Amino acid sequence: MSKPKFQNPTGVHDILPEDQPYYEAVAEAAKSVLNFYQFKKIDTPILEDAELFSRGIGQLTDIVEKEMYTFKTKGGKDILALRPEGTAPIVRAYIQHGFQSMPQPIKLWYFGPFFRHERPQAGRFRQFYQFGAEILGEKDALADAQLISILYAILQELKLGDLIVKINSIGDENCRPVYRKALIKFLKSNKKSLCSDCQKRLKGNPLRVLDCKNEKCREVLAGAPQTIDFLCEECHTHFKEVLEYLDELKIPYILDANLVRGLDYYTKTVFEVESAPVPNVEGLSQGALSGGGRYDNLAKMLGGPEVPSCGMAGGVERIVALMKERGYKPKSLPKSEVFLAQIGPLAKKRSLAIMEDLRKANIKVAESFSRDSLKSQMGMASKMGIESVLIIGQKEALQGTVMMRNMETGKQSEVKQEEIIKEIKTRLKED
RNA sequence: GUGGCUAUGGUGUAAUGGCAGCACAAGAGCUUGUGGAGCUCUUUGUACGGGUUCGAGUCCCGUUAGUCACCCCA
Repeated sequence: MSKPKFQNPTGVHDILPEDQPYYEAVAEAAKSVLNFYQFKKIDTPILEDAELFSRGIGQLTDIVEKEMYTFKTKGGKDILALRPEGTAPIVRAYIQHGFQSMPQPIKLWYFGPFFRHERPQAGRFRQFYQFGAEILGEKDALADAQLISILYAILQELKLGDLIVKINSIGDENCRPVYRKALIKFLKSNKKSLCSDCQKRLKGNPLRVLDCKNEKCREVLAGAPQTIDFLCEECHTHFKEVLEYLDELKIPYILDANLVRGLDYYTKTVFEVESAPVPNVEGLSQGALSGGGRYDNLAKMLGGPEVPSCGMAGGVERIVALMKERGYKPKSLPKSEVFLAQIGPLAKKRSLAIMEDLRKANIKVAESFSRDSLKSQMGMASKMGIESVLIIGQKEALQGTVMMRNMETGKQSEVKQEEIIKEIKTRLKED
């Protein structure tokens, strides 16, 4: 294959026609569930001030430090970024448009592309789609549980069972520092047993040591202090309530003391949903399908009022991959009911008008006007599996009629043009 | 950012260092107004750039892309 001059840059991909039905199914499932729960859709721009993310997600996180696409605008004054996630822009919009003076909470959802400059691999792309939902201005634990329940419902709409909800609480600005200290102390005393990566993490982001996959580290971590033992009164109660709601909703979850998330703005509840490994099926280990948590301080960090909130986001590519793995059958395009074939210049002209009449009558028509030979048009009709073919040639065009052929029986009859629609409708009913 | 594996028509695949084949798909035709089968013909290829060699799809180096793992994350 001689290399085409242009191809897509690393890590970004075309969503080809054959994959569209999967993406549409995800978007549709998200939309229907979220609409039911009174979430309003919002689209924020793909470009934002880069500082929005460095303030929100955290200057020292990998997302901001290494993975964010940033650039200077032509004027050179602004530094913009391709959005790496959806929450900070929504909080920005909340503050900017004065949503705090509307009845709280504000429930919003989105679906769109996000960008992170990473090395691509299974379920990981530089441009990827996420859907997400945010409940802003609600501190009650019900909101946390409801988001998990909604996420669960969306995934079930997509026939994705066998899901694991992992949940943890990482505390707030009162109790997290205490825990952090205890963890650092513990890790330092076990420093020699940790892998080299973790020794580095110990300095920059000690919480991240918790989800290291290295076996040695895991052994050490078995004895590590756990966030939930350090929660202050308020966080403890909140977490307990979230779990009680989940019990009530009958959503299976596992407490994962090692679950910490990579974004600095999280407080209290954090969760992830991943697919349970199915026996006898080689599944892709592509990480969490979806994640989320509470971010009570984000609005303030962005210079706004205090807006206790929580949110979740789902990775569409990962969900689509799982749907395919589990054999989900997306809806295909509705099949055309009739095929319109034409022969000769006069009929060709007439056929466009007939198409339009059929469209107005809500009859699905297929055609292959670019082919002039009746033979190849019939071939197309046959390949498409369409039972009724309308044939219009010179003779029919002059007479104002159309030949109607049943592809199964081979019977055909002439119908007057003004009666086509009526005739088609009665024939379709017979089937 | 680090490491492993891979790269042959549109797709899927062959070719001990010696003529790049096959299948499917696509297009044209086999009574110039009638499809599904069959037949005939046609189009399309060694990712890119170097090197070794009489000779490279095949061996070596680089690049690019894909893929997987690490890191991190959806």
